[in-house]
Amino acid sequence: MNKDQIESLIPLLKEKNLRVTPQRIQILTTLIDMNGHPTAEDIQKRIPIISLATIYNNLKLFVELGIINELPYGNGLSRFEFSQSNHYHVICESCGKIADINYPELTEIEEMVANLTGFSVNNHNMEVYGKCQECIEKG
Amino acid sequence: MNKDQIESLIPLLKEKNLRVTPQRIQILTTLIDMNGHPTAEDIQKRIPIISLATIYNNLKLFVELGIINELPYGNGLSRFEFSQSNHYHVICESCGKIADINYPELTEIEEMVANLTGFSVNNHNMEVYGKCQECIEKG
DNA sequence: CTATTTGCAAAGCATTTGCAACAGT
DNA sequence: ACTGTTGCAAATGCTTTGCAAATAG
Repeated sequence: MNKDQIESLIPLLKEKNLRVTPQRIQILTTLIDMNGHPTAEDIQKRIPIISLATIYNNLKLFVELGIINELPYGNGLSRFEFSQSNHYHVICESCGKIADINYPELTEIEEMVANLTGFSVNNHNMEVYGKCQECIEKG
Repeated sequence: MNKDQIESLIPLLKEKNLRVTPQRIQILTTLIDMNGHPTAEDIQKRIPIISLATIYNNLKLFVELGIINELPYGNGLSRFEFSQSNHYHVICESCGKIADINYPELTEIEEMVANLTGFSVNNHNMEVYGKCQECIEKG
């Protein structure tokens, strides 16, 4: 995801009678600039002009629109990333940082689970837990 | 995990100067009786004599002792289960219910991720998302 | 007898909401 | 103009904590 691609999201907003406000553009741009998995607070530190309520409300909106994903793992703070398929996450148990893993998707498990449990299956996630290099160095 | 096995946990408590109170026994027994993945509130509905604070405090304690696991997925409510390895979860996106999946553990991914990311890896989880039979029937 | 535990009420923290002022389109 | 959006302050909902009274060992 890069800055030009934000423009491709504008029609999506207009289609639903949602407005293209400077706050929305800044939140998406900041998400790109931080190119990781920031919390709502992380984003607000970068753009303190925008109220936390607006950041939360818009993150929630973007999740509903499918533009971004919410990652509720860890210590009660959600983290956000642009939607993309085919990747899993490693989570640092010390600092909560999340990194992407490129690993071939385990597609076969979904059908397996549907047969085994009677659930209708939509998707799946995997998270690997450990300690990031920074936290290892800090002890 | 069955009721007799609760007794095997008692020495673990005594070892750490923790007391075997009726509340602790009842919370563990209730977790067994519900044999699923209840929330703190679910447990309290079954044993309303015990205060929610005590339930939360003891669940937290049991997690620290490694007796149970906390499953923080979904909408801000944690669910709890007895510790056991080699299983993943299916989660109903409508009602939040969690069920176990028996699926061979994907051990190889942990080493892969350690090499790929520089994290020291401790463990991993997988959750499959969908709709449970009950919720499918309800529409 | 002594240190731990209970349970109430209050605090904490991330997130959401009500509402009046504001701003896209 | 019309309707969606912002942002403050207050509310919410889950979880934790302070502290006095109760209790396990």
